[in-house]
Amino acid sequence: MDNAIRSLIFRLETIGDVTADDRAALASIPLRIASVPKGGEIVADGEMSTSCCLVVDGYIYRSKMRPDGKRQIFSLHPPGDIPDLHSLHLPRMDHNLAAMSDCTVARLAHADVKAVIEERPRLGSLLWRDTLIDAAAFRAWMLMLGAAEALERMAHLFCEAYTRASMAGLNEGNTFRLPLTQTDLSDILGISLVHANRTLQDLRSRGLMDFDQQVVTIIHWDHLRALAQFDPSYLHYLDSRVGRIDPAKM
Amino acid sequence: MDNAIRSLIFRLETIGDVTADDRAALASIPLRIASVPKGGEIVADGEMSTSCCLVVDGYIYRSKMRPDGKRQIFSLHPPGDIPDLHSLHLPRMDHNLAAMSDCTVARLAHADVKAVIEERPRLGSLLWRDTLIDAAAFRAWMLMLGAAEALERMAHLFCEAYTRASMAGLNEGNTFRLPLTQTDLSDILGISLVHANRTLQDLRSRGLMDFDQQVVTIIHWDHLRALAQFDPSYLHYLDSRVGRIDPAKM
DNA sequence: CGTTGCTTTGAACTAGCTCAAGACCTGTGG
DNA sequence: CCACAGGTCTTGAGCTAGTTCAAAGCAACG
Repeated sequence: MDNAIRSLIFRLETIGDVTADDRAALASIPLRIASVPKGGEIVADGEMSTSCCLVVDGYIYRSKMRPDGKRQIFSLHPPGDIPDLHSLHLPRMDHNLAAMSDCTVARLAHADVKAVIEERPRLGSLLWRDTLIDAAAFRAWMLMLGAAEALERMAHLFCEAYTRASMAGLNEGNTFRLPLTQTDLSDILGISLVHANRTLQDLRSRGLMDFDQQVVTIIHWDHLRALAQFDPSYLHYLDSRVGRIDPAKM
Repeated sequence: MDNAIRSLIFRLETIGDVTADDRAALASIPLRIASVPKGGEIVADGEMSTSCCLVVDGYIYRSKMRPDGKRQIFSLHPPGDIPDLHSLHLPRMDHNLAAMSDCTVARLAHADVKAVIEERPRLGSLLWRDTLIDAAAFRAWMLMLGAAEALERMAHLFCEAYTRASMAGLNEGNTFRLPLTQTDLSDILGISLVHANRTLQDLRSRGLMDFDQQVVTIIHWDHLRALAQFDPSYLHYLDSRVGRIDPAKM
């Protein structure tokens, strides 16, 4: 089976049941594989989309630019995610989709995805569920942006990124790659670049984690999680499927 | 036909096609009508939900409380909305649902909704679309919380509230009721109560709008909209269905 | 009329911003 | 093999949007 579909199935299995027939149906969807260089745009704000983008390798992000040049990053997507699954029923994009690192993506035509869903409604429900989890993550971030200060926001971001990387099997123990610059970080957290730099130094000096050369090292998960008040339940994964994503339990 | 279902159908018609059969199917869903007093909790954070809540009269809001007592309000819901439609596929609540004003709500059992969707997949797609629009609104708010200052955020909130009230047919010209205290306002905007008060005075003194006794009056829509950089496209309504929601065009 | 919830005001304080410059690092062309 | 260019990170310093604390005014309601 295709590697691309394998990562999608892996992702879907962390949030719900996928039968052998479901897997076969997913595998039958025609894919158009493409490479996207770091920073490359995949779907632009305002565009009418006719396909969905499955991340196969690298990180994709969603963002919106404001007239004054400020950019807000909404989410980061590791392999297995379909960041614009919503375009299936909301084809006019209200934000941008772009590559955070050099990426491989697979395009699934809306028509093909809809055909599979029509055939297998339970798979449709699972994909629906996936978009709902996406929305739950937005709520978690609204809470951070509206009610937490910079240090906690940053800690929360690394907690989430670590958890999601682990769910996708991309961590190596307490370490994982996160291809962000500090400018990106500041655009996620809604703070200035200078303040992002200082906040990161604060986290480092507290001995909770490190982030260097795009590699995150979790040093003190329990404390980091406590500082962030991180509760992963908004990610709505099935505990039974996700092994031990908490390094404290490793 | 039931008044409750009528407002739901009205809402769905603003975002997609609803056939006569669809209307009949929706009308067949058993309802449990209930009154909820202002401030009353409808579904609590962490609870397992077995039904969805259709707003029939009044305003419902979604929020999350933090351990330190800070509250972030995620969204406001006029009649016709089903704020927790997501609970259909994500039954464990990750936030609270409560009444902003004295309310009438109708409860639709998940099982009944699922049965209708199974019967009429196109209706399922429309409901899916509705949850996607919900997510789009979260993105719009993340953008405000992360990248706009208080004055613009507040202007944006009133622009959105006015647009949504108009979509639901709840405005009277440039005026509509919005049952919020300034404390609520501050919890939506992620600013302090004191600052919310001063920001509101700023908007008033600029002659853009007024908000008094829970009644919003739009005085200068074009300027308000420009200040907020408000672009309603994230609400994803069908222009053909929503008459003239822009008072400048009335 | 007294309590209760909401709004308004003043004033001191601070988290985070902007501006500006220097350090560092990596790839490229001479 | 060096030099330089462009992107990234770090630091200092002054500034401001927004916070907190505290108190007073106001309106509705029993």
